[in-house]
Amino acid sequence: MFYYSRYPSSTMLKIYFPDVKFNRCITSQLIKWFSNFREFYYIQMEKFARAALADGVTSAEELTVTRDSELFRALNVHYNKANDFQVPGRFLEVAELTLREFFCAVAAAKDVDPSWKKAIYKVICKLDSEVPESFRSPSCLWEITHL
DNA sequence: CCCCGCCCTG
DNA sequence: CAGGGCGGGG
Repeated sequence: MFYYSRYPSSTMLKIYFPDVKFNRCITSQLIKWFSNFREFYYIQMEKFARAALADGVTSAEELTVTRDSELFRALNVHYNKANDFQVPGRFLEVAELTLREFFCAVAAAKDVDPSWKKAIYKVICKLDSEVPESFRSPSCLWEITHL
């Protein structure tokens, strides 16, 4: 689901996990999961952006994210270990955009500001896509794929 | 107050 | 990932 939405609202989460009886703890736990997902995501982005800069890349346009990219593999082993489903192309676009945002920010030395990532977060949070209907209820999806 | 996102830590 | 703390927003 993270491949579609990096910032799902609590109501979204409840919609896509109908087989879960939510309470304060369960809800905040799921919220926490996505927060952790985002942290890993952004950390990878910053790491690869700085690496590109160190490697002499001068333009953000030189940076791309494909299914063959090291960055993509790093993310995929983290979110999609079993590699059991096709990552949407839109995610690659968002990832590439994020990578370039970090690259430009670091290249412009904006990272001197302690809160320089805030501006990037504000951009990325607007790039969420709609989650496919088939993602509702993991248990049902499991039945479909295993029967 | 509660909810939510981020930071930091383990 | 989970916990705890912090800050912003409703």
